[in-house]
Amino acid sequence: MIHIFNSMTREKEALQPLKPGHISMYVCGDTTYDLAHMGHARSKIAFDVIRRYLSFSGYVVTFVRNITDVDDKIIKRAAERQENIEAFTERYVGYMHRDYDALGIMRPDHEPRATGYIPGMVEMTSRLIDKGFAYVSGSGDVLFAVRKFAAYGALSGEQLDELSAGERVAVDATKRDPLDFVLWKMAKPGEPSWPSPWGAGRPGWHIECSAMSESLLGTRFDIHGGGMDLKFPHHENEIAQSCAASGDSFARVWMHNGFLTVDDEKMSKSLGNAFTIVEALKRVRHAEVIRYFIVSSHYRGPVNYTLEQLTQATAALERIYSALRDVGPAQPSPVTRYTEAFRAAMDDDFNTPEAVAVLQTMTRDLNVAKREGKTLEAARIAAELGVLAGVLGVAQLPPEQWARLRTPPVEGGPDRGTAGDGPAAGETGVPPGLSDAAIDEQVTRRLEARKNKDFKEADRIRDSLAAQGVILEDRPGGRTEWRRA
RNA sequence: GGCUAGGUGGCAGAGUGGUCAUGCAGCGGCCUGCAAAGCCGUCUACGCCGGUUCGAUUCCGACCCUAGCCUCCA
Repeated sequence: MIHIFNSMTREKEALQPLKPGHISMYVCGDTTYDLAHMGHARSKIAFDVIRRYLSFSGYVVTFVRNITDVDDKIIKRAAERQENIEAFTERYVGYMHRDYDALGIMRPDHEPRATGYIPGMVEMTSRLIDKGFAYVSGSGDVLFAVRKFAAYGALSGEQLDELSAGERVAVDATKRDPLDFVLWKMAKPGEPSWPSPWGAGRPGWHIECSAMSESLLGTRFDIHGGGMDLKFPHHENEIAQSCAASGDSFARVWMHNGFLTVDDEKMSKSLGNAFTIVEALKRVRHAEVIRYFIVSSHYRGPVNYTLEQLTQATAALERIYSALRDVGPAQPSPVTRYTEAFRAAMDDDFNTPEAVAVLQTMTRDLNVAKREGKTLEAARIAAELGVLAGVLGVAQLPPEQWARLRTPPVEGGPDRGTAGDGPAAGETGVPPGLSDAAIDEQVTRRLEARKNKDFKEADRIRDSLAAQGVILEDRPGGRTEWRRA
């Protein structure tokens, strides 16, 4: 039985699907006006793992993740670039897919774009006006009347009277309550707009998610997820809109991932400490290192992005891959205590750090089995390890391939504030080094020398390779494996 | 100010009312021609102060510190 921490009740609850054997989930996606950064990656990986585990547990999962493709920032950026908005958005959606694909994040079953659901947003806004939850303000915008929705604040624990809105931003005098938020904005000259009963305009951000989720998943579904920062006001507003409009209960469980930080500060564009995924990928030998790093922390806690962390994740993954080498043909892996331990960890609110610990324990047992010559058992553990690691999206490469990958040099700290607004350059900055063939040749030469007991020459070759980042491992039976450091 | 999360050994990071997390790094041993990898062992951890308890890092209360939200944000 899977238990999930529900942000709404602040308790772990047993997952009870609305429809037996099926889980529907909606996760807030990105506004595509810039390259995705590691903070986005953390959230996407967290929910990707949750989705994978639900599938692994036998559920049929319907996974929706939206794209906000109409927004002030998009309009501004496109204008600055003198690029048409559709082309601009298309370009950034492309970068987003490229980066998330690289991280092994599964594509959503539905990836609705806000601009494709405008009629639904207009319709929902009308419904809210009809039911008395929304009004047309003096400025012509349609606003949601927060005070009309009694449960407002339930998710965030905020009290309306304590929110002291307007403290940091000038209050719009046309609002009945400072906290009322916009459902439909009147068009401004030169901005994209759509027709509506209240005149040409565009939807507010919050109504987008409410309309898209209702359209794709209905008025109630199992899980709604997103970053901590979306809890208030975005998710609070979604609840108000959706519940008020439909009279239904909306999302059953609310999940929020913690932040990725840099120097213990939230990574974000406005703080100027954002690292793009593209940059991060250049610092690791494979995207799996980033995934391993992310799943090493619990999804609700904070995770601090440092090179040290990436280095440790690399070493930990290396250990697993190293054990996976030289294992016989895959053996059918019955459900064992390992899978049970893994499930126990994941069933408890997706405790990936504990699940990773199970993987590492399996790695040790695999090494022991190999050492004791129990090849059948070793192959079984390896097969099971591969399956479980797959749920987290790590250790999925052929071990030999992993061994041949190059780790880029990581000197100094990560550069700060370099989240560019364009695509990254194509080069990787990785020095060429020895080719696989050249290494194989040296290894063969060394084996010759060893056979002739010419250890001096053998050691010379090994030292020479080591100086070029290649580590040799002599195996029983006169074989030698190599891997790049 | 209100609200929400945290403070665990050199580093990262789970967890538990009284035996082990796990990985990285260090140290000792085994293995090895020597290494590497691996295995075994080791390294006085639980912010501070009270309380409950036979016993608290784990429960309760106060306090200190950190981060996030209350404006766009994964």
